Amino acid sequence: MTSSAPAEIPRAYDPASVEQRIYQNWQDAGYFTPQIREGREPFVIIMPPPNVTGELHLGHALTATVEDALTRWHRMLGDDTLWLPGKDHAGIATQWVVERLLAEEGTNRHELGREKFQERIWEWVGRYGNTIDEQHKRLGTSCDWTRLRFTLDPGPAKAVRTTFVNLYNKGLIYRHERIINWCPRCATALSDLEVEYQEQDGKLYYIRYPLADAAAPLSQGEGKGEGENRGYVTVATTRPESMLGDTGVAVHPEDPRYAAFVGQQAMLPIMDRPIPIVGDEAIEMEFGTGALKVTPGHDVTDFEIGERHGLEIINVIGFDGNMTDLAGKYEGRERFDTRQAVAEELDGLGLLEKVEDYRHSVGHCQRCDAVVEPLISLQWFLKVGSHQEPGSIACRAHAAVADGDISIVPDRFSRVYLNWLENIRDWCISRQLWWGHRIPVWYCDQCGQIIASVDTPDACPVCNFAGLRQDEDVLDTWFSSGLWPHSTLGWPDDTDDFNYFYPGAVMETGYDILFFWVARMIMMGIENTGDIPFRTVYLHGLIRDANGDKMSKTRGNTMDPLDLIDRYGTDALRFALSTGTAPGNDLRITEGKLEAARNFANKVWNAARFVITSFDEQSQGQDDLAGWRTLPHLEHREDRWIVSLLDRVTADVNNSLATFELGEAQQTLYDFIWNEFCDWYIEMAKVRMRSIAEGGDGPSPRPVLAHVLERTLRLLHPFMPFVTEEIWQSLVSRLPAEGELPASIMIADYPQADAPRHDRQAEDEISLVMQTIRAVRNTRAQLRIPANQRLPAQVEANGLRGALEEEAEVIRTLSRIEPLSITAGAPDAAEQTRGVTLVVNPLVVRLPLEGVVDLSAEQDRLQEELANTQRELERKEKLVNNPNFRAKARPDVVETEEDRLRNLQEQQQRLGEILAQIGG
RNA sequence: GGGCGGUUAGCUCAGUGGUUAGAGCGCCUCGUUCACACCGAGGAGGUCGGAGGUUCAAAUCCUCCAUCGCCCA
Repeated sequence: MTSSAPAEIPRAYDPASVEQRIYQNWQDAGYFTPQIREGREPFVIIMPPPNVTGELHLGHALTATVEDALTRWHRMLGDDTLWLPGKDHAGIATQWVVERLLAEEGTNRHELGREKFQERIWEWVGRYGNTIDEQHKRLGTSCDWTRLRFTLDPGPAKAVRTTFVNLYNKGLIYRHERIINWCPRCATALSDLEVEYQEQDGKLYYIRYPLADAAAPLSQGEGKGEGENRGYVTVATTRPESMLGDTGVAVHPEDPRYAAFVGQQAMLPIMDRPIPIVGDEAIEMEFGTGALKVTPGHDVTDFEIGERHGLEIINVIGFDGNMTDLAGKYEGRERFDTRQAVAEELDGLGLLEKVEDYRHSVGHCQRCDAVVEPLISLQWFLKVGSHQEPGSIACRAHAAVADGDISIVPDRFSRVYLNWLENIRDWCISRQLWWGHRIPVWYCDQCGQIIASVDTPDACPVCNFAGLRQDEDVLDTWFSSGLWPHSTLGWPDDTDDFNYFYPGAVMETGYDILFFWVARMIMMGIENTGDIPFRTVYLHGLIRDANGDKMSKTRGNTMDPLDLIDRYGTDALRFALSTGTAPGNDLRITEGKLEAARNFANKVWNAARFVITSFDEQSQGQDDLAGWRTLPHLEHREDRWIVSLLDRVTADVNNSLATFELGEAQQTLYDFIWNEFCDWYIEMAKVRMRSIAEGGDGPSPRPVLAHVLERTLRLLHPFMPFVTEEIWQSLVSRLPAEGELPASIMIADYPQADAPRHDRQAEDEISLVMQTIRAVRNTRAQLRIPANQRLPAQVEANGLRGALEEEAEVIRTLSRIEPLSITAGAPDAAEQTRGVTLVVNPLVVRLPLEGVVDLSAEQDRLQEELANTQRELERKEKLVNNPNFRAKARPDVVETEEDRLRNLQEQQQRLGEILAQIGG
């Protein structure tokens, strides 16, 4: 034995000392870049592009973990595998970052001007924009950095312009004045999706609007019954300030309280403007007073009511969130400030009937959390049509999932997706920002021509005027993101990448952007290419903290993935993020999970340390490791057993991966490595190697140790890339060359159990050996027999004598039995030792513990065991003897149950006999 | 209001009709003999939210109810 060998391999796995070196090697070797081999089906994942301003968070880490595992698996399967990374310009978010910097400098973008401002952002992106790529690399991401894309690159930019112009020419993109969601702080329009509704405490104000022709004082109206003309109508609103822009009052046409009012005019207080009272079926009679003030300029529902009744639109709130000149004396005042002031004025006029506390839903800007203001504005829209309108964008996107061309994992999100498309409205695509894809539309101020063009036009094609003015707005960031699966591959150009890699295989992302992004990619992909952008959508859940709360910077409960990598290692972080979770389910990340994952990496490390060290100790027998790669002579029962399990695990892991059950695949590997390979096979192998070293014969377990470890490392590699590569390199360098080995585990074949070496007999026999050892250990622990005290034992083999004798050394060593005598059947009563009798059917183990355990206690224990067996036996008999069961259950199930029944019957009989003997 | 999901051991969660429902963490007992204390051995702990139903067989499928959460309006 050499004492230096273990010292060469550290006692504990140290991720920091291997990860960056290994990643660099992979990258230098070009393993991340796929071949293009025509005629094959490549495996393609386009990475969801993180924001260029972003810092890596755990959501990115989860995305990268899942995508890298799938990518590495397919690469090892031999597919041409492309995982394409990218970054998103993130319009509002990025503009904000730089605007904050400008604010610190005491200036703003308007002082700088559009061009200078854009220069500043590009400068920022140049300096910090690569941060997240470098952070991604620490996760071990095997994406093809040579194909890294940015949404503002010339390629994707051309795709955006081409798409816009095509849709414009088809009449599907149009410009229209309409009520949209406006963020006063970001000073831009938002799409419906970018508004988040939050429950908030507010007030419900009841305001009296006098009737225009009711000259009588208001007080006369009081006390009169319902349905009578009281001289005024009371409306309820959460936003009194908007009343300045009211142009009508609406009631339900069948509301008896207001039947007489319809057609009359109310006099709008403060503004002293007569407004009509209209009947509209959209009014809820039960809400408030049943009368609704209508402000078509500042409320979506009111806008629609206004359209139906031809009501005037008056904008009293401006784009800056302050009141406009149409708000009379409130011009220039801030909107919430005005709310208070208007309420007070109305109260002073005796028109504020009452104010109630009221909890309601208020729209906020997803980006900056400001209260969104619905405003009339001239914006660009994409007409997506209805899902029932053949050929429309919505219809084709709907059909792609409804017809199964695209499948969503987990499946329940298919319905969510379809439901969204069934209620979709036109998409507001223009944003009043300076950072992004500027709308490729030019206006000729000379002849009024509007030109949509991919290439920037020099002059008006109609009047040749050279001073064309480009539209000021940029496109919603999600517009360019929607093109991502094809724009990154070169579309609209006819490129090799596009021809080979489109459509992609999997789109993997969080379910929170199913509508924002996934749905849009499907819509735009089909529209532009005529083909779906990917075949499978895999949606992962959201990461939450230990308390189940969503992580956010404002909450202060975020965890920095880089810090976690420093503390636990990349493999542990990846394992913790993706084990024990099901697709689409949220997961809580805790220090405990990270520790468990780190411990597992260390367990693998130490198992390998044992295996590798055992090679070095072996000097006799040159060919001791021969055949490790294929194990042509699998003889020993323990070898047949572990290889049988290995092949089951191999099949299970591949099956789990094929159905995107990554968590299950990892759990399977974890259990096999820890509970079978380490706890049992390695311990058995130690016994055998010691025996061989002492001159015993029998096949060496070393080739099997090498074989199982090497295959297991490959199985585990997609999930824990670093520790597996580090061990694998060390392992194969010490193994005799057999066949061709690749230079890295990441380009090795993924193990397949094509001709599984299942060995039912070996599994059953080893299982009995293990049960026997456990039973003895259990007894020893309960009777507090010191670990170093050997215990003699008799075992009745009952038909398994050969197997038992071959496993005797293992049983002796692992259960600390000495001596162990094996008999074919039950010894004569006189020779039976008195003490504890363990039935491990068909084996019976007798431990001579007379004096340690008293006879009556042992009798009680056996009686209880017999009772348990009988209960179970009865249940099983009922099942097996049920004619319906025999007729309807699958034959293999019937057979299994019959086996179990026979086993229980035998066990019952044995227990009965033993009790009869010791009971007298 | 519509839809979706969760409810399984003390905690966090797996569980794809078929043995007496599993894991990690935690807990209790014992152990540092040469892979690993980031460890080993043993143990305790669950009428699978409730009630019906389908089935030879239900944590698993169906219906209703309770409760928590998410999405949409």
